[in-house]
Amino acid sequence: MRSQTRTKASVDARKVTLELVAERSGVSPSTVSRILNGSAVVSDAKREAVERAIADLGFVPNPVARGLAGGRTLSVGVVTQAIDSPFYGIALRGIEDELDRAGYSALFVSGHWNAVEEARCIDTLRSRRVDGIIVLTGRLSDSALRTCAKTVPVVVTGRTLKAARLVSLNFDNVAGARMATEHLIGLGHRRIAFITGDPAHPDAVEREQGYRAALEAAGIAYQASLVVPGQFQEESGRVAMEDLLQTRQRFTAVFAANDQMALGASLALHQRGLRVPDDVSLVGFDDLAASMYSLPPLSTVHQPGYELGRLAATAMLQLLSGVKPTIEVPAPRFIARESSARPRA
Amino acid sequence: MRSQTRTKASVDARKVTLELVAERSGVSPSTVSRILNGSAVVSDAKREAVERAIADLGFVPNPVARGLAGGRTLSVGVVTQAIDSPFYGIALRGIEDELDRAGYSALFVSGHWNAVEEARCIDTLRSRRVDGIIVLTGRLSDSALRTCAKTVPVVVTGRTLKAARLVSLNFDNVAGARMATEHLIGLGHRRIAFITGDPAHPDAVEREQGYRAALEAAGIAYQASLVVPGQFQEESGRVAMEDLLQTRQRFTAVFAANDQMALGASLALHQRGLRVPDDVSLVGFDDLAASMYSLPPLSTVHQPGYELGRLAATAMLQLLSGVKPTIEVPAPRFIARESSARPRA
DNA sequence: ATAAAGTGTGAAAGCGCTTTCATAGGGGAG
DNA sequence: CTCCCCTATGAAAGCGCTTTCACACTTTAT
Repeated sequence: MRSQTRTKASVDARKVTLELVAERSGVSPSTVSRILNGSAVVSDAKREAVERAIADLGFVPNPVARGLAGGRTLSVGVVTQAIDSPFYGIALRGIEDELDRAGYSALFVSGHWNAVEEARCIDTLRSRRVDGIIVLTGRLSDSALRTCAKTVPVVVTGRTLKAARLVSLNFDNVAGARMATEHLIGLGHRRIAFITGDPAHPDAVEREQGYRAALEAAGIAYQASLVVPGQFQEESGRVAMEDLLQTRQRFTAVFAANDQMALGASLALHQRGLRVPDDVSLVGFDDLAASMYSLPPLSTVHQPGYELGRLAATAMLQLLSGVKPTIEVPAPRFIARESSARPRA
Repeated sequence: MRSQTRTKASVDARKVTLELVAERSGVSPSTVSRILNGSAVVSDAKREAVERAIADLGFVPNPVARGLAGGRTLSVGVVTQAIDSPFYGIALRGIEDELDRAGYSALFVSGHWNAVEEARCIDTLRSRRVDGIIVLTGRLSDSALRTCAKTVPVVVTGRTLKAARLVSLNFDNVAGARMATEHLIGLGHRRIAFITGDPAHPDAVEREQGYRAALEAAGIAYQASLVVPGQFQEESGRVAMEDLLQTRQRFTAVFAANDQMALGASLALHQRGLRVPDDVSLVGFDDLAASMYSLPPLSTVHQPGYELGRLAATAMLQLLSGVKPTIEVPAPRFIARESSARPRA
């Protein structure tokens, strides 16, 4: 056993720490730290010397040590629902990009649509001393979120909530769903079925509200039997569609509360030999990347997932730097593609 | 300004640290640490006292401090290519699940198919003192990976590589592609086009090898003009298909090097009024969650993404605990759905 | 019985930073 | 020309844990 594993003490292979930088530039560690953090005025001469030393040595501050000493880890936790969700994925990307530009890292954890798990996620994140937490929708109670915000900045999507050190970004699901429904009505459809999302999910109830609002505005009576439950997954959309078909009701269009269910519904239609949009028009909600490539390309409400992620991250960064967050969520936008058309005469 | 922000010193609101536990149970901090880490034998009496104190106080060790002191952070870094990739997403989920069971956290960072960015990701992860790094494919050179493995355990997918503290998990792309092609040949197709992936990507070249191997075995001459380049994205598949159609060559089936491109190709076919599988059969590779719901449901080679993720995590855990990793990647499996059929007579 | 070899435990020294706290100068006010 | 208040900087005390190192005590060998 030779010294290979214990080079640690050797002078030249010495790890580059802040202390080394201090020595090299003839100042105290405190000063180096101050320069690193811009936490105090330092004379230009020393600043330059230190900066040169940092460059020469290729010094990179150790985030772990910083976290322990200063309490700041330059990391923000992100509670998503499933790391592989097609919708949240793109939002995660927005968060990652934005945080990265500011030198922050993101810690992604999945709550799997379960309040208990989400709470555990938050515990994990806090034990890892993240500087802030972004929660993508989820099932956590508003009050739990408020409590959390008392000790760490929080940004949450999918709800409207006011509190100190807490900002919420809510997309207008009602308006979006209304636009989708109005699009169908505008094409001449009167009997429009609706596949809901999980009723425990605010997005789902809001989208249903939008659907009803549009019907009402057009003077079309709401018909409960045309509304079938789904769970936001493809399979649930397929099943919902089958159930609907089973009832032998007449309808010329279907609005699914998200694209994934629309895709599932589309498969059910296909299996029954029904064609979209010739036999029935279909519209979704979210505008997943894949929806443009579905057959036929799906008409849907565009959700700015990437943008939403970036905005959430921006808001968090503002919270962290003490700036009063001023962010505005883009308005919904309907994208007409080929899955919707006038009903046959 | 009152004491609200400086409660720190107050005795009762005192943070529960290992030291507090030690005091409470009448032992030294060292002993508590030993119990926490199982790093030494401790008398049953003390162990019990300490465990009770931990429970009473609800003590949770601070990972940041542990990281600084011990060098272990109980976290492993994962270099993925895009946090929102439909294929890698499911693998990430597998990693997360498996790591979680062992009390480890995952740190996901995206390399965006760019060696330079990947290298930066690795730097970030190392500066955050992760205990190990999992690299999902990517463009990093083998030697870079080897170097990395000298200082931290590494698990990498998508290549075959031997080194100490480095395990590689490679899925058999050649065999998978061969199966897909043979499926088509078995149905009676002779003129089978192939949409490649990015040639800089090993998966792409291996899949093309499989395609050629199957042709050869069946005595079908390889025809370069039937092979068109793609980039693994939907859009590139659509473009490739259009280009292919443009050439007015005869072919009765298309094999795309991944599902995303197959979906894109499918759209191009649709726009030209060609039907799958009546006019042309289509098969993909990966078996994305969405492929089952495409129209018609896509025949494809199943990649066990979730399983792959779990295996990678398992291997990492074994590496970390000093066990010699013994993992085996499941063999490829072809899933015939409705997008492939016999060619018309 | 005595020396050699274990065992269980505590004291204390870090890990690499941040952040008081204290101290030299430097100016402006009186 | 004192006196007092800033300003730039260093010394040192942690942050919460892990890990030697050393030390009392057993055991076991002789």
